[in-house]
Amino acid sequence: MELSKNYIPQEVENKWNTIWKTGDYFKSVPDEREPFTVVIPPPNVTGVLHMGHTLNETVQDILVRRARMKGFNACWVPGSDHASIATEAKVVGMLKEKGIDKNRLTREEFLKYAFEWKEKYGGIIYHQIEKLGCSVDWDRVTFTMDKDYYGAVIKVFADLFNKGLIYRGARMINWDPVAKTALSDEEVEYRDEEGKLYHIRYALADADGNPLTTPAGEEGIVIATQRPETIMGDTAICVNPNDERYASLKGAFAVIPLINRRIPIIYDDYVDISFGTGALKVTPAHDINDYNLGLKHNLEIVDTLNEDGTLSEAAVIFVGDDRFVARKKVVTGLKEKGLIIKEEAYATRLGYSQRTGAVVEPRISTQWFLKMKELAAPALKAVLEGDIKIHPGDRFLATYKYWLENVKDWCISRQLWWGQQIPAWYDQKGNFVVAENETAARELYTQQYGANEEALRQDADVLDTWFSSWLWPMEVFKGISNPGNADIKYYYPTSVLVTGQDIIFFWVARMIMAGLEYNKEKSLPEAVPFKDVYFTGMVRDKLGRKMSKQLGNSPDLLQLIDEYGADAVRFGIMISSPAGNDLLFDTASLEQGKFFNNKMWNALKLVKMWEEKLSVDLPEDDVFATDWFASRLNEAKQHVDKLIGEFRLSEALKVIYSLVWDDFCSWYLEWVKPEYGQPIAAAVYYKTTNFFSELLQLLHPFMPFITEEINSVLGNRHLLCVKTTTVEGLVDEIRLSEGELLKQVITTLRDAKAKNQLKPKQEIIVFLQSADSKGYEAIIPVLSRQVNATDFKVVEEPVANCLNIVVGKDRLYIQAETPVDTAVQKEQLQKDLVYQKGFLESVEKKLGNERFVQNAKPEVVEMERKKKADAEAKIRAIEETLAQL
RNA sequence: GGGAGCAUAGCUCAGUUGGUUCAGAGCAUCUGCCUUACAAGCAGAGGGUCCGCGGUUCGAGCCCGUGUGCUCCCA
Repeated sequence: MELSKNYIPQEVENKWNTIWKTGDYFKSVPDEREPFTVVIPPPNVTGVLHMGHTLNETVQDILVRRARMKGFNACWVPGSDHASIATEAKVVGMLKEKGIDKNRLTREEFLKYAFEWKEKYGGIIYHQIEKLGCSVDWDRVTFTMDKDYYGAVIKVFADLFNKGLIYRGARMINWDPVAKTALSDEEVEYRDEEGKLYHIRYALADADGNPLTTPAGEEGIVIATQRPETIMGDTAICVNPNDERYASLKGAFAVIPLINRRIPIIYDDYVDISFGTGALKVTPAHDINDYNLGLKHNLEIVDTLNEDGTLSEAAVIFVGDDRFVARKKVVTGLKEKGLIIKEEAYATRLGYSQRTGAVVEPRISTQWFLKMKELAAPALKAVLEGDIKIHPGDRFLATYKYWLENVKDWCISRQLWWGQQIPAWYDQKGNFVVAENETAARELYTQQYGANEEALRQDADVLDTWFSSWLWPMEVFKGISNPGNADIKYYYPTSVLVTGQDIIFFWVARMIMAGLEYNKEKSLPEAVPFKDVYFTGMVRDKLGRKMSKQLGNSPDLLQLIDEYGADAVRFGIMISSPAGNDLLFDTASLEQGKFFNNKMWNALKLVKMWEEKLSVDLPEDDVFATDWFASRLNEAKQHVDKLIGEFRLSEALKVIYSLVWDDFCSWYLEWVKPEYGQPIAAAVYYKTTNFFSELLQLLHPFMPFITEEINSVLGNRHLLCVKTTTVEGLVDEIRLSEGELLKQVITTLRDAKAKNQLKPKQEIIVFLQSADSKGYEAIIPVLSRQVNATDFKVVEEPVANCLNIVVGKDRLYIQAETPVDTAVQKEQLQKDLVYQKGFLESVEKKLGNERFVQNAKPEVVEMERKKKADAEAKIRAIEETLAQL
């Protein structure tokens, strides 16, 4: 077969994707093997994979492929979630472009459009997952709006309601005026902003409406606010009872400017005397603290906002204006009347909707809530007691703990259509029942209210998307909709969850709650949804900025795969991704991956060339190289196994990279490479292809395509993706240290040649003067070839007219035809000498310290003694050589 | 305001029980090579008060305290 000059990933990757898929290699069904289960953190169905996903999916694939190769029944479930707010916004936008107004559609019509949209764009992420090489079980694709899944969410809602954990009530919630829905606390992102604090004067009046002045003789009372447009919603002015400035205003009233509505002055030590003017306007409908104050003092609630963020009739003025427009108009109006006393810059924090980017408004609203306290306690316990282990380390433990200990009730209803419709049915009086379906609801209603149920209508709202995805590890195996089935029994608990640290509350904590709530009959280790959680860092651009659509700094995954190949993308993102740390994404690392591909491809070409000139008769007369590499390989395999077990994937990849490039390609292949045109001993050849195959097995989880391809070209019948491997193997320490010595001597001799203007190919004779020349015996044949030595002799005395070199304690003499330049050698040797003497000094100082000799472990002291002896020997060798020059 | 993390070569980062000179890798830089596996390469080289200060210890890049500078999470 003719192999291309360089590796071309595109067709290779497509080929293997097809083979893997048609061969059903990643399909998993329960059997007698131990399972290794991973559920994908479901990306948004209409989104695309960004670099954060790419990192996540790559990590998961590495773990899954590795487990599969270790003999586990590996099952990786793919899927996506319906992302209610984001998707609904997109669908509404799409309809708008077509000239269709959502409000004129029925719910059913809208959902039809939404499902069409999902069908059209939902495939993109699956295509990307496949292109990336993810070994998922495509028969298990799950979507959070699938029929069974939908039913499971409804079932859980009804169940939690019946358990008294879900309730309905009017509360201050976060309102997204663009999506026109409530949000949970977690869906609001706060940003520091430069705001303005307006000092506004309200007139004062007594109970009869007569004007009043403050004790200081001022007309009216001055409050400070950042949101002048909310004054129309004020229902009180609150001052601190200990504030002497306002002590005489008991029973008095303030008059809201512009609309002239009278509101009471109330007293509460909640108000900070030193802040602003010490007088606080109270707007219970639009501020959480004011709301609580309002509850305490029985204040009226005046809601001046419509659901789209415009002012409502209750505001009296500027009705229909957006709140930010109204703010300007209110300020202008107040200025005209001279009621703005002061404007000052003020640093504040504004909440934004995570999904639409709109400024979130605090608003009183009737919503559904899930009580969190009871669910949080076991979820905390599971992590604290180690039934779920968080990686890396316990870095996120404190965060997790804090959230669970301070968790507030979860607002789970959303004023949207795209999602699971809340299974509550109301009569005209507002009585309601919760049941899994309408029929059951009607029965229940009759039972409870004994009345006719014809006028029941279902709650129009849907549930938060996270209220569906928190069931993910169970319901992908139908654990809720069909409890106790064979799959859930076999695959649950899942093995490891890989996800970004940014959704620790949204998702991870809640999945743990759900898992524990619905596996109560099991012991804790069997009830948890996963045994390990691996948090990846955030992917940033090379300037350290978070990747975002706004900045446009997130590269297109398919384009990257096109340019570099999926293996190179996987390599690039993994090599720069230490566990849990953020990583700066730079295509330079993808390039490194591409070069790595090419390196292996060329090694393959070399080995295939040898195959054409095999000599069965030729004995393997020098077993050093093959023995050494066998040990080196086994050593690395064990190292990699340990690292992956500790989730240190980046380090594991580095070990493999260096093993392949340096040890295998740069050293081993050169050591066994026959002279140009000469045949290779068959024994060496087969050992080499075996080594190569084992390297590919080791690397396969990280770079599945090229390894599969090379494995196949090497003539292996088995597919790597389902090849089972072990890490057992002999590690011969002596061979390993001989190998290190060999590398060191080769490098030193090459360097000496280069520094002395000897061409690398120039033939030389090498003499060795060493106290331990036996240590060289095994490596002499390889060494001689690598430095082009026609002869290698052991001597007892210095040899004249040679290049003089010191390697460790040993002296080497190079005899060549070119005259020697002693100055160069002297310079090098002097440098070494200074270094060695400095070293010796530090060792001697240590050994001269009595407390060191007394306190340090004996083996450490022994080591220092050896270092001293070594250094002395080295210095002696250098000095003798210098003396001779 | 509360909490967490980071600071090591020009850049991005490794460095897990404190003990070989431990100061490393990749990229970048410099030198020499188009040597039939690979110029997407080969052979070499240079480069660092391990953020400042203090402490523990015979011994600190590593442990403790503190200061500074970044990043993130929560109020």
